[in-house]
Parts: sequence; structure tokens; C-alpha cells
Amino acid sequence: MKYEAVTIKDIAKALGLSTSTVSRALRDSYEISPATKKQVLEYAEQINYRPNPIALSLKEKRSRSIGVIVCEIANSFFSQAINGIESIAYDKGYNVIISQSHESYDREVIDLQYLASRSIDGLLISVSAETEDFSHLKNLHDRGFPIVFFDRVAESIDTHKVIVDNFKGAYDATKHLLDNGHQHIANLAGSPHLSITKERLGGYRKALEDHGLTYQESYTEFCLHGGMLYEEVEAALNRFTSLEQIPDAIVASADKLTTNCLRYFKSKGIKVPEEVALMGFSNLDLTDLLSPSLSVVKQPAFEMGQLATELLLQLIESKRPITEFEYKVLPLELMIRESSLKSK
Amino acid sequence: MKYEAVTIKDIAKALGLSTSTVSRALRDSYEISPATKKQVLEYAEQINYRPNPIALSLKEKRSRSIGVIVCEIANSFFSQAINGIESIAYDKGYNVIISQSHESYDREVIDLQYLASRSIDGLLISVSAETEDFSHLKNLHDRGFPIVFFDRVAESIDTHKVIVDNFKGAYDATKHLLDNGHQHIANLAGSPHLSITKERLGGYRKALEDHGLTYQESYTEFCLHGGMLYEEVEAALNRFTSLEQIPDAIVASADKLTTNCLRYFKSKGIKVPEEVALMGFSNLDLTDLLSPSLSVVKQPAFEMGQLATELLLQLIESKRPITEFEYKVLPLELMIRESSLKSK
DNA sequence: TTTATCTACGCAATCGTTCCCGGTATCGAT
DNA sequence: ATCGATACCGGGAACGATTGCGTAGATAAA
Repeated sequence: MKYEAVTIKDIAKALGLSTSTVSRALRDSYEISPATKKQVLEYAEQINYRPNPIALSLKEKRSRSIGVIVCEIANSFFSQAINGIESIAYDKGYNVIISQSHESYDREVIDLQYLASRSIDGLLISVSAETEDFSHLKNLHDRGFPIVFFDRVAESIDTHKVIVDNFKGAYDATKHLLDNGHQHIANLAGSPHLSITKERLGGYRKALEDHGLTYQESYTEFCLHGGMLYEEVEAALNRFTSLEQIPDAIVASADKLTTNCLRYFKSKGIKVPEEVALMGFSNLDLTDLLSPSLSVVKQPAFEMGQLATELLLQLIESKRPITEFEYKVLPLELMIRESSLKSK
Repeated sequence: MKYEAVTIKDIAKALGLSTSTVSRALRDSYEISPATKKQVLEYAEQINYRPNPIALSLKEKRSRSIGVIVCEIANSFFSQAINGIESIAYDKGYNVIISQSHESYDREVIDLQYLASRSIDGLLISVSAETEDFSHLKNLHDRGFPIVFFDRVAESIDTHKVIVDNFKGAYDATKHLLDNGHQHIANLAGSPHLSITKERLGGYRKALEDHGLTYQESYTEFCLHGGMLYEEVEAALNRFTSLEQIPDAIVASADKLTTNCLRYFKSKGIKVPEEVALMGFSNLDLTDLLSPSLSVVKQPAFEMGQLATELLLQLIESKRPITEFEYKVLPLELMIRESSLKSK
């Protein structure tokens, strides 16, 4: 079944005009008499004419759509960020095409290729947990394709970036646990390739050291899939709990790490925060309903999406090449609830 | 900054061939000599040629992209459904463009207009909570535009539909509460305009009647925004708790209704399930971590997305008009946990 | 040698829209 | 009556790719 739209030609034919005249009438050109304009506009309205965006894209060499690549839209942080992206894009008349990498490098490369070949005007990306090599992005970027990173960035690519103060977030979370009397704080970290993992690890470490404690490698476990697989979290926590000195608190560096951590303790019958305190990065909007309610470091996801989109559209719509790039660092919010309370 | 892609013309010029020859060589036409093919393919590879999809869309009158309109992607059910949609679309070489109505009718109309003008080949939609009038969809559908409904359908439009057995889901949930000894079961319902609300209400009512109880209107409260606003849930529950006979159990008919219900009880210090039992529709993947863990009716969201997409692509790719439409009803899953346990 | 056949390519139309470059008609001024 | 200006409109190329048709040249068949 074919759905046939009306074109400018149909109007021209029906009214005995040329397509040029119709086109100009529709765009309210001064070269067209008011009478003709009125006639064209009314007829166009009547048959519900809509300009064909594909034809316009071809002519203008722009599609007025931007691509977004994230790992999972089912992740609160990203769905909130996408809402921010959408809000700005919508206002400016841009379309948003979303792809998910599911934390897979291969998938990310395919997504990128697909999006680029679909004639998007620019890209917003938060790289996958597996991504170590950024050449797929670098190639495109070098050829002048507008890219803006948010959250998980590629340090080596010189373009706009929007992140949060991961260092401070992890620092403050760790400090909060220390201030609450916890002595043996472990760090459940995400993929070691990710910028955010390194930054958060740095904050965790600094907080320990500022408190006179020494950083111990055995107290940090990385999860290559960012906690997406329960098994990797389970394995990491099994190692923690088999240590000589079992941690009395955990800082979890990502959304899924935090919730899966809680799930692990629940299944093992380990009481939070009595036996082990927990504080994690999360943008869930129902951490208050969890058992125990979860103390979290929350990112301004919506604002990040908005900001990144503004920067991207700026890149896209700029006439001359931009060489000065923004590196926006947004503040995090600490929300203290039950899971991080003083133990014993 | 403009990003200029290489075209078939560039290849033709560089190789001293015509564009037709290059085009045919790339498509491996029998009319082109092996030598020329090799030359073209190698050069195309070298300069990283990618066909311009916009030009193809214009020529073929199809964009190979489908539109999706849902209320919120931050809702577990919909993000899971989108994953299903994406998985099929991706396989078939289709792009997915997602729009959110945020439960607003006006926004839905705008989204639709926007998507349609963006030359999508078809639409998957789950209508907003506010939508009573379906003429915006009907117009498009009548003009031969492929539309498939999922979850929240428009009864009056004759096309493929994919839903779950809402009646049975609500029936079983209610029956479960009855079997557990609850006598005064209230129904926290979504928007009265929605098909799913009516179906679920029907199941709830039937279960009561089959159990020898009479349906009471005061035991059903509708939330126009489907629970998206805490205030509407709060108002509804305030009315329930001010009844002469306070309900001892609640069936919540949507994701946000269920979680906001729990939030209400928590804030009021009302114990679940001791004082009031709760069972709701939800696709959250951490209902096991809530306090209390939540008994839910879970929809096969991913499968629904897949199925709806398959049906849509079938509509799009069919040569002749389709007049026989599928009405797929998928089974639901009851997951019994703490919140619905026997009271007292 | 002539004719038929086939190989391998180019020309040009097409999709819907814009826009440059013309062209004609009308009017006022000289 | 002639010229210039202005108002109004049409022709056609262009965007990138595909494709039906035409054809030059080579080869094979007669």
C-alpha cells in the first residue's frame, strides 16, 4: 500500500501555474501577486499540502536530524538525558534518532555507520563500556562531522564535551561514608575504559587519602559491562566478601552497579546498612522506595542532555569551523538516605 | 562547518566514467565489465563512498524509517517495548524515530504531524492518556498511511493492534487478592479514555462479581495522567482512605500508579501489605528491591514491540492494500511477592 | 563481406523543491 | 511614441542516485 503525498506540482497543475510560482507563493515571495498567493495558499491548505522534507534535505544538504548513541534507553540517566536532548532539538526543529549500543563496541560502530549513512547532521554520544578505540569517531570528526560527547567522553577527540564532576561526586560519597564511621570502603567500579570510571575512582581514592587511609587495589573491582550483567556484580562482590577484612561500605560507580549491589545483599541476607553501607551513582526516581532507601549521587541528566544538544546545534549551524571547544562540568547532587547510615 | 560527503559524481569524474556506469558497477550490474567494476569498487572503498540515503528516499518514495509515539521513554514498559521495536527494525534495515507525547493530546498531535512531515514510512503508537479524539490518526490512516497500535489502541481505527490480555491480568490480580482473604479491593485506574483502563477495569469487576462481591463505584478512582503526577495519585488515595470502609487491598492499573501508590503509603506510614495490600501493573525490573517487594502484573513489552513492528513492516512492504487486520492479544505474567500477601 | 548479436557504456528522465535567469506586460515619464 | 522601471511569472538547472533506452564497437554467424 502506497501513501502518496501531494506535491507542489499537483498544485501547479491544478492552478495552471508553474512550480516556481507555487513555490514562491508558498514562501511568500515579493515577486508573487497577492491574488496568486492567496489562491495558492488556499488551495494548498485545502488539499493539505506539506513540503517534502526529503526533497528539501537533498537540496539543502542537511537533514535537520541529529543522532544519539547511548548504551541503554532503559537506564534512568539516559532516558532523562534524552528528554533533555529532545526538548532542545524539538524547539529548534530538529529530529532525534536514537540508537543503543547495549554497551557493545561492535554495536556502537555499526550504529555509528548506520546513523552517519542516514545523513544525520550531527551526533551526540556517550560511548559504550567496551569502547577503548575511538578511531571510528575520530575519522568522522576529522572529516568535519559535528560530534558532542556527554557523560562518557573520548579524551582524545577535540570537541565539545558535557560531563559532571565525577571526581567530586565520588569524593563526596566516599567522604560521607567515612564521616559516618566506615573504615573499609570498597569501590565497585564500572568499565576501566570509561572516562567516568577513572574520574570516579580518582575521587574515591583522594577521599580515602585525605582521611589518612591508604588506597588498596583489592578494594576496587571493575565491572566490564558497567553492571548490566548481574553475574559480574556478583563476582565482584563475592571477591569483596571473601577478603580478610570485609568492606563495611561500598561506593558503587554506576546506576546498575548500585541496584545490582543491593540485589546481591538482599539475596545473601546481608543487611544494609547494618552490615555494609552502600552509596552509589544513580538517577532512578524511586530510590526512595527501595529497601533500604538508597543514598545516591545523582546527575543532572536532563540538563546535560540539553546542554550537549545546544552545543551540537551550535556546531552544526556555525558557518565557519569551530576550534575552541567547551568542556562543561556540571555539579552533582548527593541524596543521603538510609543505605549509607552509620553502621553499628 | 559543512561536512561534505563523496558522491557518485566524484567517482565518475575521477575515473572518467559516467554516473550511470558507476552506479551500475556499485550495484554489480551484469552490464558492466569486471575490469570497470573492480576499478570503481576499489576507488569507492578508498574514498569511503556511502550512498546518500536522502537521494534514494526521494527516488524510491520511502525513507526506510518508522516513527514511534509513546508517552514516556523513561517508563520501563515503553523502553522495553522500544527495545523490541528497535531489534526488528534494525534487522530489516529500518530506522526508528521516537517521539514522546508526555501524556498530552496536543503534544501527540504535534508529534504526529512532525513525524508524518518527516516522511516516515509508517507509525507505531500507544496513544496518550489524554487522547479521546482519534481523528488525527484516522485522517492519516484513511489516506493509506500504515499505522499499528500497541498497548493503548484506538478501537475505532481498523488496523493491526497488539495488546495484552488486560482483562485477564486485572482479573487474575484481583482474584489473587481475594484468594488471599482481602474483601475490600479498590481499583486505582488510569485515564478513563484509554482502552487498557476499560479492559482492566472490566477484569477487576468481573473478578469481584465471580467472587460474589458487588462492584462499587466509590472503589474505583481514575487518574487522568496515568499516575504521572504524584498529586493525582495522592488525591485518589486520600479519597479511598476517607471512605467509611477503607480498602484492604488495591489493584493499580499502571506502572506509575503502582509506584506512586507505594510512595503514598510509605509517606503516610501505612504498612503494606499489613494494613493494605497492593498489586499493580508494572514492568520495572527492580520491583524485587522495593520495600515491600512488589507483586506485579508484568507485560511482555519486548515481544509486543517486536510483534507490532513486524506487523507494521508487513503493512509498509505489502504491494496491495491489506484489509484483514490482526488483533494480537499476548498473555501477561503474574509475579507474586510481598506486597500482596495475606493481611493480618 | 555483410548482417546479426552482444558487450559495455553514456544520455537523459525522474523523484520534489528551490532559485537563478530570463521574459512579458503594464505603467509613468519624457 | 519611445524608453525605463517595475511587477509578475515561467523555464530549467541543480541536489544524488537509479534506470530505460540508445548506440558504438567488437565479435560471430551467414
